[in-house]
Amino acid sequence: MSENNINLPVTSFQMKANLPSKEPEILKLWNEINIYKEIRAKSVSREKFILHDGPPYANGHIHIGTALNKILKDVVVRFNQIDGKDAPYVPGWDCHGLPIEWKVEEEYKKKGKNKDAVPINEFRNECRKFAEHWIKIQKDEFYRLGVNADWSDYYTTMSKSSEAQIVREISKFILNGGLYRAFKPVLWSVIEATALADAEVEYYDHTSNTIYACFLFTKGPDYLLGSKIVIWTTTPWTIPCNKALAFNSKIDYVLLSINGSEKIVVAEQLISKFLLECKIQKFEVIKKFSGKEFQGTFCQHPFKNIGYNFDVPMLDGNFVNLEQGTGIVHCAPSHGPDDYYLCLSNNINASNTINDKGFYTSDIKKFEGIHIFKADEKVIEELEKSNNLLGKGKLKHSYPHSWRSKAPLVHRATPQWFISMEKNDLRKKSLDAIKITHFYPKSGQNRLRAMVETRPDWCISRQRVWGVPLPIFLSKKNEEVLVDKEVLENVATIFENEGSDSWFKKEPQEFLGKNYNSKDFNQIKDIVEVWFDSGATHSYVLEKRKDLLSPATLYLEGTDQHRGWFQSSLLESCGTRNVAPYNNILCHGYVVDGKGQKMSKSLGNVVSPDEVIKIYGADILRLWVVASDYSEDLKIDKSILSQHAESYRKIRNTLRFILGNLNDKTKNIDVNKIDYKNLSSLDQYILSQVYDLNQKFKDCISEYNFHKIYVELLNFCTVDLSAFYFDMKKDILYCDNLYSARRNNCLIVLDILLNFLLKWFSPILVFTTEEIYQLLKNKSKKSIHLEDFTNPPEQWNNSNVKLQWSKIKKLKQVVNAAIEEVRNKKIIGSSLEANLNLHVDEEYFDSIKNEDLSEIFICSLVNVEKLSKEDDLFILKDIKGVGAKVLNAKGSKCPRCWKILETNCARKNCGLKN
RNA sequence: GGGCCGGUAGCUCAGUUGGUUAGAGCACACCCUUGAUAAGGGUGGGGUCGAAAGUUCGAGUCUUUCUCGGCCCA
Repeated sequence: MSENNINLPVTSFQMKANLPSKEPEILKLWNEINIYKEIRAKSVSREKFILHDGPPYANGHIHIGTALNKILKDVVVRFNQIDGKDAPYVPGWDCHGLPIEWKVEEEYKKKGKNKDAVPINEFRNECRKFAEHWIKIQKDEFYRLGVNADWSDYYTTMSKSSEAQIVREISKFILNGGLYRAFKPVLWSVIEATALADAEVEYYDHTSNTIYACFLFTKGPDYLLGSKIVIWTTTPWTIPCNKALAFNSKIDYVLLSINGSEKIVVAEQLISKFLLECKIQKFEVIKKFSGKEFQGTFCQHPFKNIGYNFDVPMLDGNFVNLEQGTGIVHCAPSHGPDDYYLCLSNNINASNTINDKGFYTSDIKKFEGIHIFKADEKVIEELEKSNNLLGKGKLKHSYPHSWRSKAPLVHRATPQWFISMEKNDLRKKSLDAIKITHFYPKSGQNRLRAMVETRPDWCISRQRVWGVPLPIFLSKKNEEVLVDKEVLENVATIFENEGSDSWFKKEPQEFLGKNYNSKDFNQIKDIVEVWFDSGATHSYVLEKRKDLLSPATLYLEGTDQHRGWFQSSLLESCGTRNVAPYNNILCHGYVVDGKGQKMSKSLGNVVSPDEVIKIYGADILRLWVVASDYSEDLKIDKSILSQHAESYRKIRNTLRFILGNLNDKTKNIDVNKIDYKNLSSLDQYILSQVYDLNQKFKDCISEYNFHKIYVELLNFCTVDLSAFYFDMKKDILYCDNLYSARRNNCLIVLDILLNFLLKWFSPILVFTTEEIYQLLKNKSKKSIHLEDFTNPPEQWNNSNVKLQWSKIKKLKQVVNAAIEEVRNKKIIGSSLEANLNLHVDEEYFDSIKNEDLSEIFICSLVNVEKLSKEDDLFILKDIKGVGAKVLNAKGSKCPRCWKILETNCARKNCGLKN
């Protein structure tokens, strides 16, 4: 017998994947057949599954986190699509905002150009071009990941229709009274008279005046009355703007007697430093007490004698620490974010204390018209006069400066536009919406709720140029906002046709129409912050597109979006439509390095998607996504990737074995028409596993648990197929006559397995499954991704074979161990060199009485007896009722099936005649 | 500093309402095979479940504290 006569696997599916070079070819194919449109066309009447794509920011190459997000979205969409839904995927980009503005300005800077000298719409046009440039690049990068989306018809936040709708959404808040104006501190340069963003700040050393100032207790525990609390500050000029004092209830304070009669309060731990700096030698501790005692106390403003005739409350602020000062912080809500938020939550508002050049306004008595940079001395003088100055000095410290003028910055309260959380019950509506939203993982619900419960009103204005203008006109007469539906819609219509550049180009009268005179109004030039843009995508993407619906089935983003898009979308939608724009939220973790540390250039632990694709291919990156528990942070590094690449090879070889035996042909078997009863129990058992997996996967899909699907599939391939089913069936596949019934039955099972495996893997290994599908002869569709899941017949759910084969698996365990023992003594090598005597109890006997035992145990001869005594048998402690004895097979080796027999080989086509 | 989440074998992950000696797969070691062959099979080693204390007859699982890491906020 020559080898030519046995049926070895033949396939054109190569063992080595070569994904980096093969994947682009497959992308070309999908492009040629326009796979996205094909899928849409076949799904018209199906139930919709709407994943709404949160727009990434268009200002650079994608990183591993964006890749994770897009891959996961693609996997979700594909699983739902192949499971019978219509799952469109419309990608989008976030385009407005400071980071782009900043980069364009940096380019100007390099060329020695000044942004302020550039006409505003010219600058905005540069920003638009910048965003377009990166959208194009990111689109290609996402496409390379195998993400199947509507790449030819994506959305952007900067399109005319988006900008128009954003204006309409803001208009709704203007019309329902949800939008109001208030003061809030921002970083400000008084030299340039402009607000600055964090990114525009540079830190240099700066020498500040420092003072220790006193506030007299007016209300509180008896022992404090008459004494003074001491604060320390590096900005004496903010004292006239003082509205409160902050303490920390976790710090201990002391009441001191100094210079004989005076009584003051400072933090216990800071006594010595304070006394030293204020040059106080004589002191006595009268009382020590907890900061909690300050709850409800009030102090007199130190400038009472010059008209500041009011008390300021002491507030518990956890930002107060013992690093410097006295453990008490003076709060000017108009001049510091900490101060602002603490005061805000105690109903103390910021106000217009200084103008844009840095002069005190009329709100600040006795100081009006003085420049803040020259005010320290006057403040110190007044404190001395009122006997409220304990010490003064200088401090050289790191201080924010403007990146352009290099001038020191201050926090200045400026008019901003807010969406109220209370007006129209926005907070309550949002919390109610959170209650009925499903979160994966569940903890997201608590997190979002906690944030919405405590968040301040939403500040949506920015003093910037690259964004959608706030469509607001202020009456010159009374500073009232013009609330007129027609005007607002007119603005939106003009934006729809001409884009929002028109706000800066057209005469205000064109927006106001005939009913108002532009001379009576100031046109606001603020733009809306980008979170409003993206928070409103449901209104101009989900609601406007015919292929989508609102609310979406699912929003899927990283855990940082609880503060971001999950929340801005919720507020925008609840504020305008009373419901959330989503029914489900799936949230994934962050990508960290192999040790769980965040990625950073300085640590050198950054993994880029580009790099992974070049070395392994996108399918491996996709495998990494589903192999990780994405509800938590995902670890990635070289060794983790190479491990997943190993798993991929195992999967690839499992599929390759099937293809080889099928000779790359599928019969597109109708699972309801197979001759089930005539299959071997092993074949039936494998089909029962297919049935079980299919059941499990249905649940996994509805719970977005694709990780579990992957783990089950990998185990199925390695444990149940490669090491079990294939190993046992190789003899039949290779050595049986081509037309033997049992071989044909096995081929039917292999064909079915290929079919199910390709479909199950297709949302994950989008390229590899397509590679296989394309080389199949008799394939029924143009692409694997046009297929749908097959429902296995109920018949396959066969509990008898499951029970039977669970027992046989235990028998195999005993036999394998027994063979291994003999093998280690060098008595046999291959298991076919063994004859097996198996002694089993009734229970096990029933499971194998009708089976071909040499097939199951891959031995030459198997003899079964009922178990009587276990004396010289090999046994495993954990498996009772089974004993085995392995003997060296005697006789000659059949040249075809390699069994060693003393008789003729039972197979007709075998050559062995003893 | 605050809110939320997490730490189970070298790696990726399971671990039901607390209940026998904590499980898979990969990797590793050894052996077999050379008819899935830059493949395949078998066997095996490896874990104070981040640390400590507590509740309990019994804790990976519940409570507290600490520690490390992540996201957000300050």
